[in-house]
Amino acid sequence: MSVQTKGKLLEAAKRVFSERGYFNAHISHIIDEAGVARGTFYLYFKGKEDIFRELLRGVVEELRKRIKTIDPSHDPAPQIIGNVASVIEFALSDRELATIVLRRNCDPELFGIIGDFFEELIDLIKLSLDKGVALGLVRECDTELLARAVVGALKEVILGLLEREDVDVVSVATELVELGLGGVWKKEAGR
Amino acid sequence: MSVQTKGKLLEAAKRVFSERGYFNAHISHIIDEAGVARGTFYLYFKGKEDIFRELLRGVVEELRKRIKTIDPSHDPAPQIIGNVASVIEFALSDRELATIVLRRNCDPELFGIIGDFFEELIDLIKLSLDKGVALGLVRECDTELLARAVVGALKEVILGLLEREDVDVVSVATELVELGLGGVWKKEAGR
Amino acid sequence: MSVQTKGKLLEAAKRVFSERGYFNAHISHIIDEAGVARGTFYLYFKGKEDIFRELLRGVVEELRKRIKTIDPSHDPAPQIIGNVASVIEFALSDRELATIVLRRNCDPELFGIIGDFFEELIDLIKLSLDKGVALGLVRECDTELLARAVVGALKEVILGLLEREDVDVVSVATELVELGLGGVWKKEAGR
Amino acid sequence: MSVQTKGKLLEAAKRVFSERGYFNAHISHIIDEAGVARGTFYLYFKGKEDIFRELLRGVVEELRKRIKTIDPSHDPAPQIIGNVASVIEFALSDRELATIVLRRNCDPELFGIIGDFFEELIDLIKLSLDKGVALGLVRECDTELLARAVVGALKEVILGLLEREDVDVVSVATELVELGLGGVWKKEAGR
DNA sequence: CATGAATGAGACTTCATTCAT
DNA sequence: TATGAATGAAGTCTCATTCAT
Repeated sequence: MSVQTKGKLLEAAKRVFSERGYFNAHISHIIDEAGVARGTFYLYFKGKEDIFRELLRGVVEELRKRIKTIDPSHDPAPQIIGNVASVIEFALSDRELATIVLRRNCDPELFGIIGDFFEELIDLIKLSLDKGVALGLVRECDTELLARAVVGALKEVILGLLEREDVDVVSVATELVELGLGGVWKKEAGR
Repeated sequence: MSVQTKGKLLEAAKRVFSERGYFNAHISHIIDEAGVARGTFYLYFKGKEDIFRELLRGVVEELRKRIKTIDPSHDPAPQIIGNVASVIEFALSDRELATIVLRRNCDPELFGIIGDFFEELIDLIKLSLDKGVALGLVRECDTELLARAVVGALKEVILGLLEREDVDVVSVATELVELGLGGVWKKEAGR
Repeated sequence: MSVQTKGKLLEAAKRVFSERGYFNAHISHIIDEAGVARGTFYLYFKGKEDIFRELLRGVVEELRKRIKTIDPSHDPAPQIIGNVASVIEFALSDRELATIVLRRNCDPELFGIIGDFFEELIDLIKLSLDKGVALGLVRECDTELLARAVVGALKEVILGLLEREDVDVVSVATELVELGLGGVWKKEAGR
Repeated sequence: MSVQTKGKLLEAAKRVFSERGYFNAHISHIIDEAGVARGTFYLYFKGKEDIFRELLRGVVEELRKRIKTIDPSHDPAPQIIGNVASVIEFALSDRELATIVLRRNCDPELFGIIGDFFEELIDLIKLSLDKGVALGLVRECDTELLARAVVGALKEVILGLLEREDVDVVSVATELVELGLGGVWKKEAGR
């Protein structure tokens, strides 16, 4: 079990999956990219599905690490911005992986790990919103709906950023959070 | 060229694509579902890609119809809510089609028609926001970013709704638009 | 049984077979060319093979008619030239049919009728040569071999002519027969 | 890439093509004959057309090698006989290949390589004849026509030989060349 | 007589996976 | 460990033929 070889395969798979999507990625592409023989692939992975899952697993672990729970005793806005910025930063640090996760051109079942993560994220946001409502900070609303909207917004925005160079992560995060917290209306507009 | 048979095939394809995704959908599934012989399929469509495109084409046409331009001489909020409600309503009226469009488990190239539509939608929203800024209604912001966020939110929310029964379309649309316009902060919170 | 329709189909088939060869000619091509419905074809012919045979049958009949037996009481050379010229003329009068016969891009079995005709022709020529040998006009030789050579020469030459306009049939026939009778050496060369 | 396997496939293809003709030869026949799995075929050839071309390519190469240019400072007759004998010998040494080449039951386009070779051969013969005319050895004649006739005669004769055992190659070649050079008339016949 | 929608056997090709070296 | 030739299941597509109208 050479860790090197396994690493080469994972790197190659990431590149291939991000460029071609799950179904158009073939074992041939991966082994060509990795410069490894056909049989070698099967020494390290049970098949295409297996290596794909392994990639996704890594993403989710990393994402979980990057999301810190909000401390209610301090101003939540900067904390939220921090979380968002951290997630965006991670996506930009490995655009291939991010592409795989956000384009999700694969079997929904395979995507389960990621789908579950997003559901979890939605739940987390919903709970935060509920808490905000309880504290009187957040207006009465369908918190689940809004949580889902927030996650959707984040996904789409990041997907857009993947094609840009020189992204100012913090200002993007700030914009996004301000949208979520305060909307687009001008305050003085008196609404 | 029997319109009936073509219709049976399109219906069947919609069902199959929405359940299995583009790549796991096979011609066999479609013809079995349609109760039609193998050769018959090729009388009406050049192949899997062809029937898929035909499905997408219909969606985009319908969506375009449902989005009305905002009349600035009236209060925009109810107009926006109307648009959003109309889109959601369409998605719920054909959940299989909506699933195909929103899950997008297919070749990005194939998805071009839909991808283009969403980019167009983002542009439309961006322009509306720019106009709002010019009129002093909307605060200074990265309008493209926000437009993208709005579309992402809409997609994710609709995707969530597809699994629910008894959706109150108008109230969902209202919630969403209020999020976009005013954010989640309670007004009196004084921010 | 409309003779017209059958004629249209035969004409169309001739065109199609000559352009595409037997295997690349499809029923669709023939009916399109004939401007007739798919089912109609099967009212007149059992299938592709059937219509092809019917075409070949006609050729052979015509060819047989055009070959007159040599009258030994007169100079044979002009008689042979006459036969050859007549065959060439027929080929040029229906180049499509001639193409089909000479290119023979089809199943050898199907081609039987024509193949048999050529074997017969070889036999006829062999017998004439044998007679010539007996009469002391023709030198001792492997008459079957030469008969075959003569037929081969004729085929190839006609095939070449099919692509030319303004062929002087008689002079071509004369050249060919002179080759067969006297060879290419100059007489005075003393051989 | 096992040379053995590729060889088995080429041998099998030769057998199959010669027996069934190009269009009636199916990949199944070839792989059955070669005793190889379906997928293996595609490891070595892009498809039926590809393996067919490879076969033809070999023939043409060999044929070119076997035809030596005539040295005008020596008696041409034996040289010509030598060339003809060599070509016949090659045909008889691989009757399957010869059958494929001479029956040409295939797409004219595919046959291009061989067709081109024969055209080239016709040209070569024409040029020799032209030279002969210039030297006063050959009578005035339509040299292209005769060249074509000669090639046609050769083809047909070889095709006939393919079904015979115990062919005396040299005497066949001699007969043929004598026909071409001197015709069938008895010299003393005084013509 | 004519039509043309429907059929389905059968050919082609791909690609994940195995296994002897 | 690594290799890569071989496998064959499974999918795509074609086209001669039928049959109800």
